[in-house]
Amino acid sequence: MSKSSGTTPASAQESKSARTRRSLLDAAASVIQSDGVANLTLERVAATANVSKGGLLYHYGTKQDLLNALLDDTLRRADADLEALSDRAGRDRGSFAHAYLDFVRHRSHRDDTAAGVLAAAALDEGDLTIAQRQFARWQRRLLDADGLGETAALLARVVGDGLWLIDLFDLAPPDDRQRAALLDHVGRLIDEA
Amino acid sequence: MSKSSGTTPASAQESKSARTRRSLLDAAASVIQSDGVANLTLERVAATANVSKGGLLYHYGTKQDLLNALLDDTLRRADADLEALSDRAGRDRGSFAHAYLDFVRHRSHRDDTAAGVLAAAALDEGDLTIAQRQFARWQRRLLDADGLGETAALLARVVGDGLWLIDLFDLAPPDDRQRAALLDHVGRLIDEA
DNA sequence: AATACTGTACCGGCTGGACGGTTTTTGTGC
DNA sequence: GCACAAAAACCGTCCAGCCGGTACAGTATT
Repeated sequence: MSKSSGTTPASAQESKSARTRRSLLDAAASVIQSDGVANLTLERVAATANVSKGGLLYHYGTKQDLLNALLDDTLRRADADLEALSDRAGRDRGSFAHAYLDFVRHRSHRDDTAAGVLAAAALDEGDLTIAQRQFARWQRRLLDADGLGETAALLARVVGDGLWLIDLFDLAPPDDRQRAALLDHVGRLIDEA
Repeated sequence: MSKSSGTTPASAQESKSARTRRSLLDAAASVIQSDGVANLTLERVAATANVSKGGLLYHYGTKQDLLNALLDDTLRRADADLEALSDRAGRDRGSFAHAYLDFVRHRSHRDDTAAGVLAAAALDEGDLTIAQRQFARWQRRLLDADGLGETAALLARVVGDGLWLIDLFDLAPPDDRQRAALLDHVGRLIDEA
């Protein structure tokens, strides 16, 4: 097949281990989305990843380890997305704030793993510190390095997080038109601040 | 003591049952706050309420029943608080929106049960519909009966919910000064809308 | 007499984690 | 190239503990 070109797996920068770990993380995310966090069990994750339970425990010695790794991974991806959006914006002021808003613009509650993971971590006495640090970093970025006033920066953050929460729990989310209008409006407020 | 004036408890509009149920709800909230939702067990709730496990199950036949009741109760209180704040505001426009903002103004993540309950319900496959209906009601109230424009109403909602989320998970919440500045600013935006 | 409990004993299922064994990969000397 | 050992990756099973829920007989309260 296309994989393993010969004797040496060589070229791949991914070790076998890393690949398995990734598939375990993906499996965990998938289980959370389809079955809910309450039904997130090691066996189910292992099965979804086509790995035995023992194999899972080899990589993540405890369920908490798995959760932490998943949370970390999810936040890392979100951060990367934000950076990309920020770069693409190419403004001299408020590019990160706009990225923050754009991040939630086209995001339905359907495709959101971060939320479930966050909740899981919170409930299972998990290390929210991972998430807390990340949000602190974003907050600093908005306040110190985005060229906006304090209040404008906070507004972007709070609106973004608010929509995220609403989507997460499906708490009467505004429809697409309302959402777009709100985000446009907030974007304008930020630019004029 | 001040209670039970004589032979008949009479005057009290609270039956024995109602009092016990309340103490069970309070106990559940207390356990969630002190031990986390993950450690919310029927026995612990019963013990905290000075009730036997059998007694708990007499009132709430299943754990889910207890959770639902707690969520309902918490939302009901929040709604009452909002109404009170709205009445006190005494504006002809946007009094509910201002109430919504004031609700989170002086609220630290410490004294927040609703969040934990919400998370618990979400995780335990619970009926989020209770919460969803309540938020839908608030949203309708803001949009239809508060005399504001659509975007202004949504702004109040999203900012309120956003701060709530941030407090809940302690995700780098803005300090008191920043928070006050943000809420004042949003309040002004709403009035000028 | 009805309601509101207490207390205990128990069950059954689930799950996290341990553990010993097996396969695969990797490193090394020849 | 090859043998071969050691380490890494992984399997499958077993177990102990916990927890929700049942059952029920008895006691207190109203």
